[in-house]
Amino acid sequence: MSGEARNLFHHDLPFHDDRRNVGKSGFIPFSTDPPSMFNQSVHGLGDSAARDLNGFDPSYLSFTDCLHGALDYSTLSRAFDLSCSPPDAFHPVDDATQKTGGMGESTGTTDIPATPNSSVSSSSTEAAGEEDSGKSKKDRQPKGSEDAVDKPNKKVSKPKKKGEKRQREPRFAFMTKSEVDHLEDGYRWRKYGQKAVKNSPYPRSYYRCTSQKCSVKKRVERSFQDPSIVITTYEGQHTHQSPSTLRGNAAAMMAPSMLTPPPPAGPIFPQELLLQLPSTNNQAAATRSSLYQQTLAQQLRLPDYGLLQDMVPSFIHRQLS
DNA sequence: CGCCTTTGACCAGCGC
DNA sequence: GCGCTGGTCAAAGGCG
Repeated sequence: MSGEARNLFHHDLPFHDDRRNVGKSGFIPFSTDPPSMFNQSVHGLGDSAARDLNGFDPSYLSFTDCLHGALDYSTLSRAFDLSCSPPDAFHPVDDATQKTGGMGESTGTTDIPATPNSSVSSSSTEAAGEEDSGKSKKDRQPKGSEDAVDKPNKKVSKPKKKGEKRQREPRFAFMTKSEVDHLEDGYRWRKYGQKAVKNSPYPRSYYRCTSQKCSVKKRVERSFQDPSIVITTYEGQHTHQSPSTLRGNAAAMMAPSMLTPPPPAGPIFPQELLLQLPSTNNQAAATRSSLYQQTLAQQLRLPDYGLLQDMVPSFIHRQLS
């Protein structure tokens, strides 16, 4: 996979400039293969840039794909029907594209290409058909039961049917400027693994939502390009409410900013994550939120927040209620 | 005592 | 077919 040109939802790392304003947490949502609508308005991250993200697997869900996953297609389609038809905006990626492989190859480029690679990319959603590709792990079943039986060693080697790869949940990744690796997002996570990342001095941590029926996972790693940046990848959608969140509270925190649209429903959405960041005071949170949205709007070249708001309100409100 | 982190090992997919 | 790498498991230990 290395070579294919992939485009990340590149935002020119706005936090560099806004750092002092944003504080320690600036969110830079990105993902690969944004829908066509975004391809046209957002800087694409070149292949090398993609690799710069620690070889971060680019085959993630795009911003909108994420939404797609969390909400119903029709709603989103409508929401994004600004310049393209839904079908264009949301298309699954084929397996080949997904393979992420590029992970590791970091090549040398260390600078984020200033050249916006606007080449577009196909939208990728691992969810869709993918499967995993990259590595679809085996479909391990709940261990313990039968597995233990003949398993010499711990691992369960479950003969999984061939051809039947396990389906991967949609993934959504974004970068955060933070001093801490594991950002508080309102959900409880259990770390289940950590691996060294090739070509990066920083390890990647694997977390799983502690809620029983929730299979959401997330990977957290630090960019070796800029250690202050934490790359977080969410996989799947929470099937429950955030234990600590209270949308109401979150909304209240945003009060200071009239321009700020209400947070989307899941913590998967960076906007909400931002809202849920631990903060010393609500004002700060509100400020960061506002800044983030502003940045987002700018990145998307949206006319104004109003548009952004128009794009998300229907489902946001629905979830809030 | 329960939950979480750490960590070494295992497994599967992919490239060569 | 082999080796590499990402992802996951699960035992052991730590902490509140």
